[in-house]
Amino acid sequence: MIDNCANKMENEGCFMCKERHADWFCNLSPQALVEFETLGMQMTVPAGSTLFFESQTARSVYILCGGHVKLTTSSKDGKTLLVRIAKPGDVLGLSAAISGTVYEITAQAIEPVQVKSFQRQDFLHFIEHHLEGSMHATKMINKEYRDALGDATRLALSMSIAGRVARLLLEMTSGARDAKPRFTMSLTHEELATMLGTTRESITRVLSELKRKEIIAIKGASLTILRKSALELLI
Amino acid sequence: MIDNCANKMENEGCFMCKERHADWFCNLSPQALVEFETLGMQMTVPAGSTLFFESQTARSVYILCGGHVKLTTSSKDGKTLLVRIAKPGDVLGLSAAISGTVYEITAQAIEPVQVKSFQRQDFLHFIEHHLEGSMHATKMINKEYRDALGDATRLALSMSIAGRVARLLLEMTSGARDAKPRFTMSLTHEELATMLGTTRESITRVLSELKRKEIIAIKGASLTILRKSALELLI
DNA sequence: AATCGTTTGTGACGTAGATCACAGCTCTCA
DNA sequence: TGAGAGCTGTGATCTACGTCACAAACGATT
Repeated sequence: MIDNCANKMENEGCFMCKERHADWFCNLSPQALVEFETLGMQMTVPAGSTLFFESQTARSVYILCGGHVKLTTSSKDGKTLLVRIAKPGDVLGLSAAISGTVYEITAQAIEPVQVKSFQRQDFLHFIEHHLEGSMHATKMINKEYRDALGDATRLALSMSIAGRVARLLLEMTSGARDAKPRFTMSLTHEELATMLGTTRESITRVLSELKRKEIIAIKGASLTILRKSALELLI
Repeated sequence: MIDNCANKMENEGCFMCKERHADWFCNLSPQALVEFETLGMQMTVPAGSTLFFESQTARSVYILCGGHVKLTTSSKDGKTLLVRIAKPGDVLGLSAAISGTVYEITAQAIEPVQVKSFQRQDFLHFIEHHLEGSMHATKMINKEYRDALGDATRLALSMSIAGRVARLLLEMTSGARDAKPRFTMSLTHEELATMLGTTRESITRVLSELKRKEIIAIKGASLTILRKSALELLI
């Protein structure tokens, strides 16, 4: 699944990490952080690799340090829905670890990503013995819950296919402070379609329309957002 | 909002509660339960009352002891979505209490309900000082997250209007072990429509269809589910 | 009982998006 | 360099629902 576990990153760990900010595990108190750091294993995962699959028994928890990971879930009839695109700082697999059951989602790297991985037991042991860590965990799950609820609301109540595409494009570039953010779209229309709960043809039509209106530009795999505000209006 | 806070129930509290089962706060260890019990105030809320509104600052946490409460959330354009129907044993307002922000949903009694209400501070103080309570809280939020995610998946990927109605009817009667559960439907088609993110006419048509197929029977406000399995197939 | 407001039932029609079908592209690989 | 295999683009239906419009049923009030 992860075919280069041995490929440890040569970075300096949480203390030197540029992505650190409040609410992240990587921003615990210094002494807790030292302990926490030793529990996890820093690694790089190539694009396309799956960190874990839905309905698989949860063995690990991951903290995403760099890159984007797509989180999807499936309905009984096999259709797939994009839950969200995880960004650096997100914790993956936390819910499954806490409930002690199976992963509720599938996490797949859409580009080379850096993660810090923890054995489920180590992770739980840590949060159970650090009030600090425990509160972090609770709050993170709480945040995931709120996000999921918000997504559900938008999806169920209004969001057109164009809106879903717009949301995805904005999520892919969130963090970028560019006026006209650009990124490499490494997914086919087919993949986008299953991620957004629609069909390949609809994706093609929406993207064509966005190009026609000069809201986005596509050259090969490179996609540029020309008018972010127009995308936001579609959500 | 709650217009009879003074109306304390004359029940015997958690120790005598028939609804107690694993995973509920009301099933803590005896000594923790004694302390917990004194923090909360048992009360009865009439049908139609709102326990709390979306985007209101969270002041209280409620444990639902009896009756059903509808949990809804709204999109920016004002449309309302049914999140779920809370059942006895559910904790309401926990997420908002933990995040220390606003309620993410609106909780309205759809029949007279019994709740145990806690000041947010008391509740948080309790869970922060009882590992037992803390783990309960974390797991309950986790469960809410998983439920929300499951709902979102079904809503976004497949669920037809008939499916949403079926889900609602099954939720209204969950807990009942009757072969043909019956309950009082106190909501108009109009209300059902906004709750399910659809229109009044569609609700009318779906219910007519279900009656025609003898999956449900309606006499006045009394609704009987004749073939539960047929409803489950629609989801 | 007569009246009015609310709720429910139903037809006619419009629209977004799924489905089907097929044609032009772009890669890869021999 | 040519042949597949998978992508992308686009038209032609089909369908579930939303929207509009109006009639019938029900419940409260006088």
